[in-house]
Amino acid sequence: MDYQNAISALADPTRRAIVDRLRGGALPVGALADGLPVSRPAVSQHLKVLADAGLLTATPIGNRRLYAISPDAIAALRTYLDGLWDDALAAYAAAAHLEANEESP
Amino acid sequence: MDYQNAISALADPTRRAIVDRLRGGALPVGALADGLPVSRPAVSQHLKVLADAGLLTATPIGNRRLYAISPDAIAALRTYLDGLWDDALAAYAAAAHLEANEESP
DNA sequence: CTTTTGCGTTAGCCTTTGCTTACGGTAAGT
DNA sequence: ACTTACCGTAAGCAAAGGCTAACGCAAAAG
Repeated sequence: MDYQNAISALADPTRRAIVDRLRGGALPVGALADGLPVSRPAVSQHLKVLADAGLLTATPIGNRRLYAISPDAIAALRTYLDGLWDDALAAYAAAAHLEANEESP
Repeated sequence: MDYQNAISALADPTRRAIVDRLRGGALPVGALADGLPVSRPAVSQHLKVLADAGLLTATPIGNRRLYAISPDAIAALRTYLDGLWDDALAAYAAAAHLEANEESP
């Protein structure tokens, strides 16, 4: 589906660090900013990009907002990579087959 | 492994178009540049990025250079995404479990 | 009601990056 | 040997992207 935005979002190292921090479960913005080498507004901007890409979901809990990983976009990425993987292996096998035929005059 | 460079390389739309064109098999630079909306030197620069990321292999055949998809970097990307997928599902299940417990006073 | 906490948003700066133009270098064709 | 393909690289430029500082706003705390 929209794997293009997901892969662009995961290209930034800071955004990958944010996603890695959410692997254990949902976290508010302040807890995410602590430990990251950037300011809290920067984290907020990254969270917007990740949420727009479908990688994250935000649930307002009173004063704060809990961000969690959404499996949907990850599934789209895996589908794209699986197709790329299959085609790469097929092209690799075809090339090896051609090379083997060149040894027989 | 080196999945970080691979995901950064695939973030660019032109580079994804190049990889898609190589799904059927290896191609020289000129054939890749034809059909793409950028010039040949731009394609050459993208090929360098993709090759440095481990996504492509270059084999000189006489005057030209054949570029083909290398399955190795794709495997590293799939490993990363599989781990992310597992953690996302586990966190999702844990959150659902917590929510269910809040209905029992 | 006032203060504090927790976030999102904007403006502006600065670095990164993708593109083109121009050039150099090697292999094939004549 | 001379020309013609085919390709990589360097310089230079315009666009994109990430960061900080400053502001505004809603919910909790007092």
